[in-house]
Amino acid sequence: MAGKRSGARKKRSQQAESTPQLRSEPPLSLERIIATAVDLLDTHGVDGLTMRRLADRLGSGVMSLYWHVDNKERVFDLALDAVLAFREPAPRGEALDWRADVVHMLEDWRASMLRHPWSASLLPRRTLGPNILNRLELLSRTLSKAGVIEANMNVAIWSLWNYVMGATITRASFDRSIDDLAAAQQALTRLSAHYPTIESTRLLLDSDWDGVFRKGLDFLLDGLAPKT
Amino acid sequence: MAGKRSGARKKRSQQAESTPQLRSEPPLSLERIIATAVDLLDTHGVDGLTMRRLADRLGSGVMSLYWHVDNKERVFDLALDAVLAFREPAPRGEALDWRADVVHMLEDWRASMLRHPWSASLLPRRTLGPNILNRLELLSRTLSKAGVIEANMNVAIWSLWNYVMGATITRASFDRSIDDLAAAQQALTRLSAHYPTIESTRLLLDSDWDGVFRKGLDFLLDGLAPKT
DNA sequence: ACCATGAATCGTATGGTGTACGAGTCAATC
DNA sequence: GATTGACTCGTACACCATACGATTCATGGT
Repeated sequence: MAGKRSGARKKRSQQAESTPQLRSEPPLSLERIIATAVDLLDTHGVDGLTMRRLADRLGSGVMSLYWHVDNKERVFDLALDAVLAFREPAPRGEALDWRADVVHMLEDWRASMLRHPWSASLLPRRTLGPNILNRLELLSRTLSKAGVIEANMNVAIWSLWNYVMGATITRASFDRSIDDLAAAQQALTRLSAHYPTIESTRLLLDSDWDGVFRKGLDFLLDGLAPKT
Repeated sequence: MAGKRSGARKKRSQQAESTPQLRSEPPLSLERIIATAVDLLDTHGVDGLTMRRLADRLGSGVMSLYWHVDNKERVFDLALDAVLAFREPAPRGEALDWRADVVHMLEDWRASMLRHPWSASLLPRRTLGPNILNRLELLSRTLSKAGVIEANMNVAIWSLWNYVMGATITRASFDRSIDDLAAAQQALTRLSAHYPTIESTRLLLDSDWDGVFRKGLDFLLDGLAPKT
């Protein structure tokens, strides 16, 4: 049963090639490792990423990974940041709607995390990578243009951060276990004597996540930069 | 080196005892297991809770735990809910300030989670225990009294939930790794060319978490139930 | 007195994990 | 041709959750 990883190591062609990236089994590289890690995380979830599986998928030995990467933690950090890249829209001509910019960036942020559900719960406890910092920087600049004074800037940023993270983490985990949710709501129905109110509004079932996110975000923005 | 757990099993006294709870080594019980698990989580963090350590701490064999508990997941669920109990304040005489009630409950919620920093990141991906449901039920009733109509109730609850979770998870994980944070801010200073704005406000360092939480919460409540 | 039952406990074994270590391969350089 | 350094990988170790099969012990029936 022990996987006899066949010694099918491709014999390299005799003549020297000056451009080695066209190999049929491309060599290991940080990029390839991270891309595969993201794939694995998407398909097998956060517990499904193991160094062994990662190496198998790359057609390499387990320890080869450690040449490119310090440890598994680092793989998470890099995969996370890779997934959160944001292409800043070309700065339009004039003083356009700052609010639309903020909403767009944050909704894109949330969408990126929901596309890779493991990322949301990972983000808060990992160090901030360049793509994340980039988003924060952009957010800060936009809010600045919107008239938020410097004394309130950190408060504003963290409030938005908190809101987006809470919404996305909750959505991501409730999404994946919708069966559990239905079971929970069912159990709740049985216990409706104890929890009559949330049972009657069917809190755990028919929530419009996108709508909730958008409305709450609007409330928050109203508070942070009231329309003059 | 293998721990020879001495066979010091106390010989029970000859005459039958009707009240067995006074034994010097109390027998295992769900309560004792969960209480010890919470202790372990507090001191060693979420990765520090292992079934072996738990058993050692309880003076029992590892597999004995599995008599009382299905699996490790269940231990997390129970420890989490145990930590989130809320003693509803005695209903005061009249139509008192609903807003104060909501703020109090949510701040207590946040404080409970911060007292056990592992709980915040755990909560969103575990099934909701009775104590959590109790808080949601209470929140729902209070908002109802505040005039939130039923059509908006789920939106209101989830918005508040999202906000509290995001704030607490972020705070809990940033709190524990304050050294990392300082290092991150330092790295940021080195990269101030790329992130000038968030560098200048020292975003990663001098944030008043409690203040941010309170202010953002006020904004949200304003939006959910505007003062007439 | 005997023993059957079932709750509770525990030792051992299995298969999984991250990663330290040292030995290998190979292209480029002297 | 020898040396170096980037890179790969097999083996080994320590630790993990937990399945399985004893073992202990209080109880109740006969």
